[in-house]
Amino acid sequence: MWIVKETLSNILYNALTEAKEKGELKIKDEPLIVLEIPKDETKGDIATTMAMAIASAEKRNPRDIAQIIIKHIKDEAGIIDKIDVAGPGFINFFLKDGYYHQLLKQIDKQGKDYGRIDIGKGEKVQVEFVSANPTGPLHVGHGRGAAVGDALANILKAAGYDVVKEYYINDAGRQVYILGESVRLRLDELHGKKVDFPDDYYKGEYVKEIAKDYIAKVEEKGILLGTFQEFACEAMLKDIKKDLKDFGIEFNRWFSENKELHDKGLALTAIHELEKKGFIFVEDGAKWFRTTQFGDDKDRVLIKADGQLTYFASDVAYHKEKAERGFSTIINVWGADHHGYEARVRAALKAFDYNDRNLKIIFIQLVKLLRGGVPVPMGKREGEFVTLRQVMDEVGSDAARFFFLMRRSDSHLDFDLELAKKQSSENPVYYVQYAHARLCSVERQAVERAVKIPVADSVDFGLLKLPEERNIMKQIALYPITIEGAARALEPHRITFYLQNLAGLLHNYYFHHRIITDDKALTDARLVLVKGVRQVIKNALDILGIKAPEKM
RNA sequence: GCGCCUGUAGCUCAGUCGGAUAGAGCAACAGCCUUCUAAGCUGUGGGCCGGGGGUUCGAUUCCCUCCAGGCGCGCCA
Repeated sequence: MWIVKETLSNILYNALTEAKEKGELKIKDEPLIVLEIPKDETKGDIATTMAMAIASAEKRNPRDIAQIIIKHIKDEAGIIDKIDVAGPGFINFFLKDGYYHQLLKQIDKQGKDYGRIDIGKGEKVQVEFVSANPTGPLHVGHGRGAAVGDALANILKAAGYDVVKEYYINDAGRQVYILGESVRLRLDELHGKKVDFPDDYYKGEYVKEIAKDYIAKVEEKGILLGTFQEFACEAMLKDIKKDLKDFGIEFNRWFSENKELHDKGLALTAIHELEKKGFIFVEDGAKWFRTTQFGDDKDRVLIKADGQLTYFASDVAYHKEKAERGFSTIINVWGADHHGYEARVRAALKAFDYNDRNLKIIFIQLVKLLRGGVPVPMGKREGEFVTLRQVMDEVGSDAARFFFLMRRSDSHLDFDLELAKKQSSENPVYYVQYAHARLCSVERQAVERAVKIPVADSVDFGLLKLPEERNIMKQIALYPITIEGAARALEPHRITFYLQNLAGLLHNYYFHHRIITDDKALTDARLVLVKGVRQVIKNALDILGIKAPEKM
């Protein structure tokens, strides 16, 4: 379908040009040739609204324009079976079965590369996600951000972009200082001292664990280490890295605020540059960045009256640094509670003369955990967050990732732990994985019965006459277009929806028709068809970071 | 008060750059295993797309306004 889309675009473009040359159409603007897949299959395989789009400029009936365009269509590739004009002026194309047969051969040949497209043309893109402060374990919200960011990066890779996955480590500033102090106090406690533990310090159990670890490593083994802060921060980061690794996520780069910004003085450099550009003023002893000049609703402090840099100062420097690395697009995956931050970061990019349209920010809405329909209490009281680790341990990382990707990012997510564990069609993860396992089972069965898995070139696909078979072929033809849409819109959830549809078609087909039959030629054709389905499910699950089991 | 997000079937949500009769899953009800995995399949009912205006051939989609919910508005990070 991807190929059809490109071919048809050209065909339509040529038809339009010819109509214009012959004076049958007058418009000057090049209209966008929009192709869509009709929901109703009786309306063809693919359709365009272009006749309606140009009708008003042309001041003519869209249906007449459609007729003119059709008249000039030359189907040199021989993929079109029939063309209709319908409704207010849709041009509907019915494709030849041969097109789908070609497609099956193509999938068989491309294997894991089927679905890779090249809209990215190798452009460099950075996806920065999770970036949780190393002051506590990752919680469920971070998990959603991790699943979305990782899937997004994988989608962009499949779409032909050169992608860097990056984690920004907030290892400077007051938060990590407090973490270090919290560990120090717990350590004193372990040594039997009475301590007064402040309310705004980190109270979680993990702080005590780090303190115990400190005793084991530093006091008992005499390993030399830096400050409590460094020790605690490193310990925390180690846990975070382990959590993410077990969640199936590998970053290309861990960007340390301390080492890569402050040690190099980049925050101050950035501020000096802004100063030179005249965007800085001093008030009440603090240095301010006039972000209102770039659309923010308040000016922001970069250096406090006490001489400390603000968090924002680091972020200005970080985004400047990102921009200088030459990415065509910078994607930040943030929790929705950070949306107030967007304007000032954009202001920073604009102040450094970078086009802030190259910055995309994906906001991740809250996750509401349920257990059998009943909300799991997630009080904001310290230490009571449900961690990503707990969820992974309970439902597994496959189910967790799938659930995190089932909704649009900016939509609240209800995550039912009981549902995620259920082994039935109610649970979409199992539904999709089961489709894959089932097909693997069919292939095993074929081998057992000494039916060789055929080579696509030697198969008569004309035998696939069932409407279910055609629907399945259409759906797998749609896969690259789904990748394209998800990449353009930065919406990974489209892949999960796609998978559920495809799995549905497959289960239905499987239930009603036998794949291995007494008819050798038919069996061959069907085996190649379902092998294609299996491949597409596998490819799509790979992108989402979810396993495609061969047995369940 | 200002800003951002959300509002679609009983519930949870999709809905492609503005297109054709608004979809899916769950729940409810009624059915299907002598067969390659029943972790599956089939059927039925269910809608003021939050309300009201506007833009046009056409609006769930774009604009304005109102209502409801969530979040954000520090010399915090």
